[in-house]
This record gives sequence, C-alpha cells and structure tokens, in this order.
Amino acid sequence: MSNLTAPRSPSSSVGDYLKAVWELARDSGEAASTKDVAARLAVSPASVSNMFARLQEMGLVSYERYRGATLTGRGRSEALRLVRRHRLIETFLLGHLGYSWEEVHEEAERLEHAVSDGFTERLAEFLGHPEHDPHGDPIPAADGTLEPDDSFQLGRAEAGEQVRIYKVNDDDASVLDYLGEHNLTPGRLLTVREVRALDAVVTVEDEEGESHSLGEALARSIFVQKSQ
Amino acid sequence: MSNLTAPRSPSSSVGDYLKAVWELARDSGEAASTKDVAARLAVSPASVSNMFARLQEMGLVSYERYRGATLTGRGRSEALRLVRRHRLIETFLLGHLGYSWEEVHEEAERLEHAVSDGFTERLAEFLGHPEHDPHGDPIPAADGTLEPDDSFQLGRAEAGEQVRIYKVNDDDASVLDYLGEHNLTPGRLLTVREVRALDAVVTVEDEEGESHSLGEALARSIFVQKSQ
DNA sequence: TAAAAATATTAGGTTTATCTAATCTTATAT
DNA sequence: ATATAAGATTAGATAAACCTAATATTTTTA
Repeated sequence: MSNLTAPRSPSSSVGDYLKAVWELARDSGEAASTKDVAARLAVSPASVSNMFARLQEMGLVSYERYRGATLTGRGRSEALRLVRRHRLIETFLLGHLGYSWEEVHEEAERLEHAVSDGFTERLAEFLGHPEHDPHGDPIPAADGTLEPDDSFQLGRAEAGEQVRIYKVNDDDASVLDYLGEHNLTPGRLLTVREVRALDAVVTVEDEEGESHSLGEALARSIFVQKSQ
Repeated sequence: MSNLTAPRSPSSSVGDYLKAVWELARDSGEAASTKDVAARLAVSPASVSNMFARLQEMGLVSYERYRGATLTGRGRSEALRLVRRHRLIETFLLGHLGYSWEEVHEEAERLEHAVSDGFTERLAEFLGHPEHDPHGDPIPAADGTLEPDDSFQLGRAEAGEQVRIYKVNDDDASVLDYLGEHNLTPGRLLTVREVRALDAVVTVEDEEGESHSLGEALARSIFVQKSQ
C-alpha cells in the first residue's frame, strides 16, 4: 500500500539540522560544528555526526570529518524556505493570535514543519506580504532570496551617530519584553550619546527625547543600521 | 541527552488511528475493523492490528482479536480533542486563508498534529468560538463534549416535511462545490416536495421558492433536522 | 612538544511506524 | 457442512532518529 517509497521532501528533522547550520553560520561565519548543532537541537553529538553524513549524501551540506558542515546552495534554499515559514508564522501568532514573545518561538518551531508551501503563501497574502517579522528579522522571499543584513550591535556604534533599530535578538524573551515596554523596537531612530568602554553601557536618546542607558546584555540584543 | 523517555502525549500516528476509529464508529455504530481503518489511513491491515494492540495497552481502545476496536472514554476524548482541532483549523483555512473545499482537508489533517492546545484555544478565540465548522459539523468543546447530532440524510425525509440543513458531507469536494453554488448550505430551510422511491430523487423548495431535484448522491450528502 | 582536555566519530542498540509474506480465523456460498 | 473467500494476525524486515559507550582526532596547555 503506497509503498512506492515516494521521495518526499526532506523530513522534518533534516530541516531542523539545516536551519541550525544556517543560523550558526550566520552568527559565526564558520562551518557548523557537531557540538554547537547538538546543543542547539538538544541531541547528542553522535546524532549530529550521523546526520551530517546523511545531509552530505543528499547534497545539502558539504561536510568534512572533524571539520563541521557548511550548507550547499540547495541546503541553503531549503533552510531559507523553513526560515520563511517560521517568520511568517511568528508574525501571525504575535499579530493575530495574541501570543507573547516567550510562547511564540516554540509553537512556530513545531508548525513550520507541518505547513505546506501553499499554506505559507496564503498566510503571506493574509498578512499583507510582510518583509520583516516582528523582531525586525527579514523574511526570506518565496524564491529563496534574503535581504542582505548590514546591521550591527548597538554596542559597536559610536557616540554621536544616528542609528535606526533594525532588529532585536529573539533569544531571550525577557530582554524582548523589556525592549517592547520601552519602545525600543525595529524602525525606531536613536541618537547615540555615549558608548562607555569601561562597562559597555550605551546611552541613547530616542525620537521623543527619552534617554536610555543600556547595559551589555541589552546593547548586544539591539541591532542597528546607520541612519543616512 | 534528555533521554528520560518522557511519556509525551500520544504520537501523531496514534491520533490518526483514534480519529479513524471514532469516525468509523460514528458512521456504522460498530467496532472498527482492521480493514476499514487500514483503508482510511492508507496503511496495511498488518499495521492496524499492531496499532490496535498498542492502543489497547495504552487504555485508549478496547480490542478483541478478529473483532475490531472500540474507543474507551479516554480514547474518545483524545479523538475529540483532535476533531476539535481539525474543525477549527478548517474553519480558519476556509474563512480566512481562501482555501477551497478540496484543499482544506489535507492541510488541516497535517496541521492538527502540529498545533498545541494553547494554539487551538487562541484560534477558537480568533474565530469567535464557532460551534460548527463550515460544513455544519459541530465542533467538540474544549472539555471534550460534543453536541448530539440528530440529523438524518435528506433521502430519508418525507414529502411535506419542513427541514433545516444541518450539515453537508465533506467526503466529496465536487459535491460540496455544487451545493455551495446552489446555496444548499447549513442553516437553510427546505420544504420537501417529493421523495421518489423509484430513483431516490428528492425534490425540495428553498427559502426563496427555488426548486431543486437532487439525485441519490446529493440527497445522501445533505443531512437535515426536522424544523419544529 | 607531549600530556591532558575538548570534540568528533564509530559501533552497537532502541523505539516507532511501517512493510511483505505466511498463517490463522471467521464468514459465505455451494 | 464443508470448501473457498475474505479478513486478521504473526513473524521477520526496514528506515529514520535517536541514544550510550568506546575510540579517534584535534586543540590547548603546561
């Protein structure tokens, strides 16, 4: 019965690995190590070694033993397809179902494996084809292209600069909550007053003239672009 | 890592079997046979025998070899939880994402395994807590109760009766499309003009005085209740 | 630079869900 | 009432993901 071994699209767990490799490469610029992927997916390093070998066979990563894995073109576009789904789903959960920052990630993680491309595109339509998710992260286009991201951490800015918040890191929900409450959200314009080397505290002034002093953890979570 | 063999909620395929047993019992009133469940889920009868034994161990069905399976209380409420999800998701896909009757079932089938109870309740909220899906089928309540269904097929009605369309069968998308086009949808009031034994054609008149002659396939797909 | 520490891989299992083929039980029909 | 057909079960495999324990390689540090 339907044992034609239909070569279905990569299984959901293949996708998890591809996304993890993509995210690690994005943050570090290097090949993804067994250990890091294992930590991110909460599996054993042995499982990752195994999967890397399989992904290599499938032509989704290039992998050299003891050296980690890098996405191939196909691997990257598969990963971006999932990232697109994830970010559209998060946008929906936050904007229409009343999810909080904390809850949204986990639900989106599960949903992104279950929805079809058809669903994804209809959801994009429903949401008005947003180009960024609520954290400010760009949503990859349906054709697998992704807006280049030239933002940098607020902690790297210089005093006197005018910057625009591009995105906020989605790793820590409590940080996200704080930033939301103080209106430090994507799109906001900031003037950098001081970047103190000593304790990494950054002082900025927002559009309303409100001043904020942000410690390292916060300044690292805010990514900005130079404003003209 | 995290190998505590957490007794997670029944796996997605367990849910498929429970729903199949529930649906077959609803339509036939009997224990579900290996063969019928196998056909419905497109798996081999051997797989069903296997799963029946496992479901029995889990206390979700009562099962006697060669005699088929019936849901226990727990099995039924688990099945209804999935039916609730399914019907809410269908309501959303049809009402907000522009899905057609044909497409909706398959997508909902996949999604219902991925969403959490939290998602389900937020979606219910978003949809305004509907009590019926777009086919007219009642949506089980969050507490696992289901409105009793005393509807019957239009073919069983008698000439002269006033009936209200309660639900339309969702098995055949082309039938559904025809009914939709002719406004024979849940909630509509009909007067039965003739039920011809000879060829099972039923003639009805709708609220606008429009007359419809419906052959067996159509008359069997429309479920009605007596109107007062 | 050699020993120790950190990482990675391989080997050998386990679980879930499936299959096919062979056998067994129940139902049907002559 | 018995032979045949239909349906169900068991046995034995397979594939995907995972694990632990043992071993190998690379990196760090003394």
